[in-house]
Amino acid sequence: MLDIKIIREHEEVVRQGLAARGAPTDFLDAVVADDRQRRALVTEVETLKNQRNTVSKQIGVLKSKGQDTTETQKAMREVGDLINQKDAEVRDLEARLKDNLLRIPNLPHSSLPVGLDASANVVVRTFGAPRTFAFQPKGHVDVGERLGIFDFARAARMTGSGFPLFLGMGAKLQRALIQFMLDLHVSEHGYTEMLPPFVVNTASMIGTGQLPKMAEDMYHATDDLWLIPTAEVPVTNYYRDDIIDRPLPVYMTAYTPCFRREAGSAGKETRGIIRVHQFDKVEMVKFVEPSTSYAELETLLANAEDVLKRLNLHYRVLSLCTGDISFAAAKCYDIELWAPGQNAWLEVSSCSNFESFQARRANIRYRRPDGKVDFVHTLNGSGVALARLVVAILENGQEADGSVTLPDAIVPYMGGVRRLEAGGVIG
RNA sequence: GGAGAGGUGGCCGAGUGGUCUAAGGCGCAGCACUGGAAAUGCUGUGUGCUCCUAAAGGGCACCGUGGGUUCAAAUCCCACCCUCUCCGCCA
Repeated sequence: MLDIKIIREHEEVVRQGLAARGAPTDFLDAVVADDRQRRALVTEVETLKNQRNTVSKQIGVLKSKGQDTTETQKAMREVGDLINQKDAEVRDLEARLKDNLLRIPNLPHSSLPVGLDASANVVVRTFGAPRTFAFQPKGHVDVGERLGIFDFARAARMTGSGFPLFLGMGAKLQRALIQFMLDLHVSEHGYTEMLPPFVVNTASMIGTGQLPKMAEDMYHATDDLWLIPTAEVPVTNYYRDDIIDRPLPVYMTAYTPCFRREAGSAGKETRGIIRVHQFDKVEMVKFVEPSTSYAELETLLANAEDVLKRLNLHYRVLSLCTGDISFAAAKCYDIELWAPGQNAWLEVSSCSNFESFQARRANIRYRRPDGKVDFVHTLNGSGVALARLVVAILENGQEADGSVTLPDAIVPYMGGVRRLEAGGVIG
């Protein structure tokens, strides 16, 4: 959520930011008009309340002296009716104002490449090189099916398409990767591990920016609970409506499954586990002092990259352009893994600085050295998303005989297993 | 799921319709005292909105949340949420 004061005082800057994103300005137009009207109305109703408060006190004093106050009370009843009427108007206006404000995206940071779609994204750096194959590399579905580590058909029967099921060494690989990533972030990158609820309430979904705009992409359960699309939601909302009682920065990491309806992307990448309704992810979240958030974004990105470096996977880092960053982000880097079987780059991490956008929505504050409270800056990054990481491991590690050689870093977490083979393993 | 108790400022805690402008304590900050400290004393100490060119200063709202009654609500009424205790069910 943008600061209404910024909108009021620097409307042109806000308009330029939205234009750079290619975002519509109708919500902004409505907010500007409603804000002006609201302030006029508030002034009016507060004058009336002041009058009522003053006179009510006088009535109390007069009554204690035994005087009759019938006439005054009658007059105040009329003032009260007027107040109720105007208060209702203010409430309606504020509800509409808030709803529109919640639909305005964050403003892009000045360092972003300018452009309206992914073609304007800039490659910041590349790690490693694509492996050369002496044979035609297969896609992860073929590799995995031969190894017997997936069973998508039965998963579709029990649930529906897009819900992956891992079996045997496939399940173990998922578990090993989760453990490997959590250990790395906790032991070497200074994060505190959290295991949060996997469903959250509506207020939390508004806090991180999924609602109200992206309701269609979310799974909505009974009791008005939502399945989380990312651990970002519960972890960031850990401090919703709080003044953080620990010294900043605060680093948190969490493994959770993630649930996404992927509404509107039917037909895209339906085969395998590249685009699914449920996947596992280790997420990193930071709560930081505003002046440090861009430096913190760089280290957050480095923490995510470290996962891939240790797995010795070929990847590249993109700085997303003004038109391609997500709703709540001011700046965002994507990390993409090379998948030879797809002959394509796969996004496995998105590292974003939200500045005070989420903190303002979720009311997350800290105490400054001067004693004043202020909104923190929040950041998060995938560290990293699992289904696609598995795709890259399978496709990059595949051998001509159909077996898959695992990255060295994961071997201890696999109980010493170095290679996945159909019908067995080689230690 | 059932019964009961409770939710008040950074924290503890008083307050059952009218100077509540929320007592008192703790904590915190400043000052005084001191060679320095402790102890003690004094003073101050919330958030949001709004008016004002700004500052200074006014005003409004906030006692779990949302409604209602009343000239007037922390206080009365209704609904909901959460916490605790006991019972039931349960991995």
